[in-house]
Amino acid sequence: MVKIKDVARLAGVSSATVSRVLNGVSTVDADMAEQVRAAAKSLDYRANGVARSLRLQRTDVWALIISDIGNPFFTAVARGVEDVAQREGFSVVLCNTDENSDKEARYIDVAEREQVAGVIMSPNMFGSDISRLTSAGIPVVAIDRPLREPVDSVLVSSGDGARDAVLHLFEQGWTRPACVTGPAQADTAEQRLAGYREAFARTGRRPARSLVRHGDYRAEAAQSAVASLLDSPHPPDSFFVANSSMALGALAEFTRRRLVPGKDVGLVAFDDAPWAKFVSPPLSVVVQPTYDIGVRAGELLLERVRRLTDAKPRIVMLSTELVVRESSLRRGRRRS
Amino acid sequence: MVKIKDVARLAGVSSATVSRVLNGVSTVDADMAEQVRAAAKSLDYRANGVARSLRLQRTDVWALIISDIGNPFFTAVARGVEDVAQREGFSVVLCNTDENSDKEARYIDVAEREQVAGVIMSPNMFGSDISRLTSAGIPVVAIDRPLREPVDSVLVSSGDGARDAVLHLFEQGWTRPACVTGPAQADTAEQRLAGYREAFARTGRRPARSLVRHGDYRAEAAQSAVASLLDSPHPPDSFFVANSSMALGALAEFTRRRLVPGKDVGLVAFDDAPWAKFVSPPLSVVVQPTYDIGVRAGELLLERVRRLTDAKPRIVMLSTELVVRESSLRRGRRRS
DNA sequence: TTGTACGCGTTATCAC
DNA sequence: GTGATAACGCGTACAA
Repeated sequence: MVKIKDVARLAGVSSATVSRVLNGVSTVDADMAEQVRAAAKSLDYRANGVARSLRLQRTDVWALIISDIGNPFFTAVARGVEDVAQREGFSVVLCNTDENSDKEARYIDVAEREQVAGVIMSPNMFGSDISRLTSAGIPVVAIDRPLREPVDSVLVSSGDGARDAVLHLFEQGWTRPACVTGPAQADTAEQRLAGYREAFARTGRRPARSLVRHGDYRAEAAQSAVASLLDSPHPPDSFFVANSSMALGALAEFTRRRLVPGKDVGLVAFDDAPWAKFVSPPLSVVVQPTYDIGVRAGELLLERVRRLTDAKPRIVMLSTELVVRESSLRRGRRRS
Repeated sequence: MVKIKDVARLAGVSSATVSRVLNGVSTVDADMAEQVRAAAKSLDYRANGVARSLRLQRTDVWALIISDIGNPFFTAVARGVEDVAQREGFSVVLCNTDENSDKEARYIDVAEREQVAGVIMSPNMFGSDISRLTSAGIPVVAIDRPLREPVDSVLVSSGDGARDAVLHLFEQGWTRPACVTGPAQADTAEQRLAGYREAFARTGRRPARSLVRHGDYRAEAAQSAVASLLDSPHPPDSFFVANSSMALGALAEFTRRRLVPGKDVGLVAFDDAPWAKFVSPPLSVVVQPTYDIGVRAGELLLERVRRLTDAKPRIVMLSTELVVRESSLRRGRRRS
């Protein structure tokens, strides 16, 4: 490893001068500066980030702790975060907790020990403990779900999105939409359920409790929920499912029963997915502004990291958009 | 921030003793050790990782640099890597390059500056420059694609997988399978194409050049490739596509033309995906041992990080498995 | 067994 | 404008 002293020796100056030149602080004699740059280049010198962090008591890296790396939602968010971080000279490292509190705790630990400049995280279902971070003075921004402690957050009004989706189902002429949502512990799942109920209220209907199912946000759970709903005495004629994985489960069950979405049954899902517009029929979805969530979270974090503000925790609330494709439509039987 | 000295003062010992107790080295008086642990706990002390790294000249973190975080293949690999890392006391941070050489270079830079213990990476299409890492003595393991420089690698015999998939198409009675593969620069794309050709050779056929298309591994490219193939004078009757995103494009085009996979047209895709078994009909795929790739890569890296071996670069070659679902079958027209 | 003191590589302060 | 030097927090060789 080549150190700053090596560069200094080669350039015939002190290490202090090398540091000044390379960091562009203070004024340095132009010729000398050139010498230093040449020496650094020829030795292929790179400052040791660890030593630098120790001295500066800070880092240029952000940690992005997310609860499910396989979820397209988070990968899109990650791109947004990365773009603002990079633009501002920070690097972001991803940490995947798989919705597991232990893993999450470990990563929070790492973030603290490694003195990251800031953390953006999607809390896990059971409520995350970020006290280590806050007491270490590391700014935190929450996304997707709120944190118990008040911190900057970027949230989505998913209740409204769910409501609009179900209203759309009603407008299409479906009369008994069911709701297949996530675990009762998950804040997002409850919000989407609330939106579903609000659609009933708005249209003067009484939501039947028997039309609601909770699952674990995965395809298999949704499939059996849909099956049980369909087998019930008074089955639904359409479905609102709370995320895209669950939509897959619903689709599978429809296929098994030879039910054609957009004709025999209605379907709207929360969350878009790369495959959603390619399946047959294309899936109607409530899309979240994923990339933008990442950007906004990055911007909030940036202000804290730079100590540009000490305002009390801010909440950015973003809206969803209903994208009607075909699965939610209600058409006469197609001729085959 | 509470430092080791604070703990020492509270416990009434020197900081050296605190360090010894907390790291479990040397022998320390039992009572004293207990004092120290109590003090550390009451102060909620955590060693400063940056200072520790500087002193030790090493870190406990691995960098996993992947070329596309949205690709389920990599997320599964990541889980494998994480599991062995965690078991061995390392943390892994993910870095997403989006197949972009600049981003990749930046992350390699970060990995070097932050002195990560080791790096596992999927090289980008154009050949990655890891010289910074190797010259800094940081072990590197390549996955998915080989690196120019000889390093430990975990690869998949995707040529064989492709060959078997196309042979399966022949066995089903399809006679003119087309190949929609990735960019010519991508090693994996070329291998899969070679496997496709080998299937023709094995069965004594002559592969028609006109049945091959290159794309960028994304759905849209595949869709137009499939369209142009279908519109050609002597169209194919089935398709082998080189990854799961491309399968989506193919599926979309089939739907547009009211072609039913598994009946009117055959389809096999390289790579599994969460949605593959839920679409209609379920997609036949060549699955890669994704999780295992991660585990093996982790194990190779571990040996280097621990300096357990200085053997010359090793290559682990893993096999694919053909999972026949329905899209590749050739059945008589179903009655509707 | 325990404490003192040094060094890891860098940047900032203070003289010059 | 430039150089010597202290300090960041930790682990360990060495002395006691």
